[in-house]
Amino acid sequence: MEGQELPITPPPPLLPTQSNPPFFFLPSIPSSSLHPPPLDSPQVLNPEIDWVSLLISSGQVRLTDKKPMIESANNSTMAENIGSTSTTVNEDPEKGYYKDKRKAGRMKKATRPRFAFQTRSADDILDDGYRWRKYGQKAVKNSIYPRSYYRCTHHTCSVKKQVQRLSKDTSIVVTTYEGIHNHPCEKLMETLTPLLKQMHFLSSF
DNA sequence: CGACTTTGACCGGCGC
DNA sequence: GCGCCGGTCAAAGTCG
Repeated sequence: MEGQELPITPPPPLLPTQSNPPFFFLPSIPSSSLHPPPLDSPQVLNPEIDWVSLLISSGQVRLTDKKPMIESANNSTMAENIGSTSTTVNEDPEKGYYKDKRKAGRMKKATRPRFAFQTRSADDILDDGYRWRKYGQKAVKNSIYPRSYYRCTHHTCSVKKQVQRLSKDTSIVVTTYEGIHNHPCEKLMETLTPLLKQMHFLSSF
């Protein structure tokens, strides 16, 4: 884990815009909660908002192999849990995966866009509109809850996410995304498709 | 029967 | 070099 800090690519905007397809649109998130709390008080969570803090975004908190910045922000449990996740990428330079799957994920580290956030929820899995397949679960040191590993089920997409509940505050789930979806959000498309068809139909007059 | 989850084994990186 | 730990694989099991 020693080494230079990984350059963290800032995550895309959470709300879809014309220039940014809705890959990262998180449904049911009030716009008032789209900004993470100040770094010096990450433990102060607005109880009225489910989706509370986008901590590791916009460079405020960086996911690195070193001690994460958030630890200095008086929230060591989350810092440990997030910071201990190493970025291992099983990418073939051309295809995105190593052919030897056995070695996948254990090869040279590479930089990928990663970001994490907390949700206050009874469910570990938040419905972000994408379909995920669980491929592993591990007990994590200093945490009574295991960490679950998910991969996007889209055949061309290699986005992963890790989900873990905080042991200090069991109502908080930390979700870490790694990579960028290269396809639209399925649920969003499901919702939008009939609308778009109707618009297309109406515009033909 | 396909999609998905569970779970033990395996492997690489890192600290000591 | 060794042991610990995190991340992934893949066979077996489960579900709809």
